Amino acid sequence: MEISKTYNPADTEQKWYEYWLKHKFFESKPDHREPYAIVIPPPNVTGILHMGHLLNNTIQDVLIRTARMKGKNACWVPGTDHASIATEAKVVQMLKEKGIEKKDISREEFLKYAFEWKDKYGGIILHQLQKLGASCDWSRTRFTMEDDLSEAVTQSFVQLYEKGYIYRGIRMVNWDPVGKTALSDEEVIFKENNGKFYYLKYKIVGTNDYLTIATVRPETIFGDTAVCANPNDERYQHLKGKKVIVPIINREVPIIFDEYVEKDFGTGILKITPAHDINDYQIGLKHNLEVIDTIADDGTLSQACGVPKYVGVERFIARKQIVKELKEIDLLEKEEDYKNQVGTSERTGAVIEPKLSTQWFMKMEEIAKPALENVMNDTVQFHPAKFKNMYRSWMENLKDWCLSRQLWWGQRIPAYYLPDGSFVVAENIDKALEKAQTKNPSITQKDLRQDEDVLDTWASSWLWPISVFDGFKNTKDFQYYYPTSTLVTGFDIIFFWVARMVMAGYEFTGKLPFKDVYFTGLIRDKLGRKMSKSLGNSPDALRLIDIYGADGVRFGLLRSSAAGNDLLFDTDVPKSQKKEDVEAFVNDPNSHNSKLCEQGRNFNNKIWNSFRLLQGWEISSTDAFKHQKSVEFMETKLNKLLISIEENTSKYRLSEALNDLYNVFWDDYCSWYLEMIKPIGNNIIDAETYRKTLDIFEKLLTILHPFMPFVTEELWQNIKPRKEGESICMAQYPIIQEIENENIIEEAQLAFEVIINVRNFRNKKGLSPTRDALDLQIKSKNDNDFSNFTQYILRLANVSSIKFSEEKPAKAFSFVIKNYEFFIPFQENDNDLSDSKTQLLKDLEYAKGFKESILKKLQNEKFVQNAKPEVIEMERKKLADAEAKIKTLEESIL
RNA sequence: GGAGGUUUAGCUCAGCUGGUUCAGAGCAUCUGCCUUACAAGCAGAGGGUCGUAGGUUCGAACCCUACAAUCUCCA
Repeated sequence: MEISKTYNPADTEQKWYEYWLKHKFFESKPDHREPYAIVIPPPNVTGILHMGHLLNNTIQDVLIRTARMKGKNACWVPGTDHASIATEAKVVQMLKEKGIEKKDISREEFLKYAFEWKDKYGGIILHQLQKLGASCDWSRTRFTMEDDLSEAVTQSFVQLYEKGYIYRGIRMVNWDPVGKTALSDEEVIFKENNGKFYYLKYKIVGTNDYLTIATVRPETIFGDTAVCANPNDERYQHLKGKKVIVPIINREVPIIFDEYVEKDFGTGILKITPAHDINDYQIGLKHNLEVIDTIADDGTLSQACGVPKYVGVERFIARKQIVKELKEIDLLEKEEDYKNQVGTSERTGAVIEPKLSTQWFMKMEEIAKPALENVMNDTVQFHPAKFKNMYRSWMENLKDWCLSRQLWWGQRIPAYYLPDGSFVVAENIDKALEKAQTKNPSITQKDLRQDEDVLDTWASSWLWPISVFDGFKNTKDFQYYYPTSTLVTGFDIIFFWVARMVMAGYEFTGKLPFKDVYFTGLIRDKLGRKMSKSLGNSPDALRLIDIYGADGVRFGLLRSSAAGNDLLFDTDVPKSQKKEDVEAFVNDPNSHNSKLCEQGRNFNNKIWNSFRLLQGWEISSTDAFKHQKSVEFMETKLNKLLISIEENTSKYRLSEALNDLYNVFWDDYCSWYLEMIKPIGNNIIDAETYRKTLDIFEKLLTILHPFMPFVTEELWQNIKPRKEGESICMAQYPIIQEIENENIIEEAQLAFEVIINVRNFRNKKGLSPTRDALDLQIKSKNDNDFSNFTQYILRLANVSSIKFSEEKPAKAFSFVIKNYEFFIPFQENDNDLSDSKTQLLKDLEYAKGFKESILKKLQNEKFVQNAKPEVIEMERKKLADAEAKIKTLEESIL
């Protein structure tokens, strides 16, 4: 095979992905093997691949590929989430561009458009995952809105309703006036806002005095039904039983007293608007106040506000107008700048309007119990465990979950209303009719009207680990794959999703949904900011793959991301958020330079070239096995690598595992091992060394494969003839062998240190590494300690001879390793001599200090009494080594 | 206001059960090399009072307390 000097990912990635698909390597069916299942965190159908997906799915791919190669029945289920509000917004927008208004079409027509939209765009992100090399079982791709999954949602709703966990009620909810729907608490993002405190004057009835009340929301005054002071506030005692007049509408409202009001906050008097503030609502309930809802669904002031000129005016515009009017009629005392937290919709960004409305809720208390318990006792294990704290604090303070959304894109709530206004909850209209007829036998299907609202998207994704296997029908798949093995997700959706899946798991199956949860951190830009659309600071994931190859990007992300820790990605960022800067950034060819990914690409190239080296060799039919010791060294290293990878991956320390792999491959295998066995002068190598080297290389490729699937497949296919249908994907993962001779590593290490010292000397003296061969003398009684590696010292240090002698040459550079003294005879001048001596003296000083510290320990009775025997033994050995080294150093300096 | 995380080399971060596998890696920097796989490379080097102050311990980057800086979540 003719191969290029550099590895070109574009040539291989497409080819092998198609090959993998063609041979259905990623498809899984239940069988006798142990299952290993992962369900993908379903990306939104509206989404495109971003950096977070890249990291998250790379990790899943590493886990699933490793499991597959270890002989488990690996099943990675992909799919997408219908993202109710985000998708509905997109579809509404699309219709608008076509000149269609949502309100002009029926629900059925709208859904038809929505499904069309989903079919067209919803698969993009999954396709992009293929570019990354994701080994999902694509034949199992699911979608939260497809029939089976929707049935599961309906069924779970009915079940929980019958259990008394779901109820319908009037509550203060987070209203999104742009999406025109209620949101759950988790969908509200609080943002700091530079607002104003307005001091309004309310006239006290029957006097000419005014009460000054501070508010940030003067547009809600029309909904005021009381003003309130703290009962202990002396300033306002005289107002008990009095009333005040709400400005503009001149409504009389009572002055009430409640502990809730903080005396020191504002003027100590609060206006109470039960319809538009959650706390006011609570006070309203307590004091039996009237509720006047003055803001309409779209965020404009409603008829109920009672002032015709403001009806239909958007709330923030109304605020300005009202302030202006209050100024004119002299009821505005002053304004102050004020910073407060304002809730905004996660999906539309609109400022949330607390609004009283009838919604469906889920009681969380009972359902949360096993979910909390089983995470705290590690039945479901979090990695890293620090997220257990966060999880607990949330689970112990749960509020009821607002389930209903005033949208069309989603599972419609399976509640059916009878003409008398009562309702029944059932899986479908037929069952609903049966239930309705028990209430009133004369009811027909036509009399039933289904609830207009749909369910929160999370009410379908919380079933995901169950529903992708059609668990509600208790299928074979479900019995086999469930509970799944590992969930990999960002910690930012620990409440939205992870917690709820655990609840659903215990509620509907009595079992945990997954055994391990691996939380990834967030990917931030180099300035530490979250990557976001609005900042334009996220690199284009596909462009990164184009530049560095999927393997390179995978490496770059994985190498630097310990579980749960944020990752500062190193690509450039736009100068500002201004449109022109973002555009300039996108068009800059250097905007996607990443040292992280570059390292990955370089590693690919290193692997590639190490193969080119092997490939250029010719096998000798006559030569004996020349490099037994090098091979033994490398095989032992490889074995130790397997042990450390096993240890690290079992604890989900993937970046550590990859780091070890990188070091062993690059340093031990390429820099030492291959250099040792590399033929000189010709390209001829003995058959046994070659065979063993190929074997080592193949094992290294196999271990690397889960991390970097493409380059490893390409090379694996080329190191030996392979049959059609064979693949490294299905290769057996190397098994840990018993280590026979651990000493070989120490022996090699000693030789390497000698080589490094000689090279260092040469470097200092400005001698050529290739031309100026040196002599080396080792002060030692025998050459046993070096015999296995002398040939390599000669080669790699470019030494022409090694002499063992008790003698010490007259003029020589010397260095000490352990208790061996080494000399490089050399015509030194005084400077060189003192350099060499200075170093030795430094070493001596260090060794003496080291010895002292050990002596101190060993002379300390408490240490000898308390420390573990093996620790003491180790200290004794260290002492002996140090003493030997000191002796050698002293002799050397003399 | 409540909870939690983080602080180790110029930068980004590892450091797991307290002990020499303990002060590490990569990047960046410096020196020397176009050496027959690789300049996307090779051979070397320098660089840290482990945020501060106490404490526990025979022994602390690691455990405890306080403080500082910083980030996140919740209200």
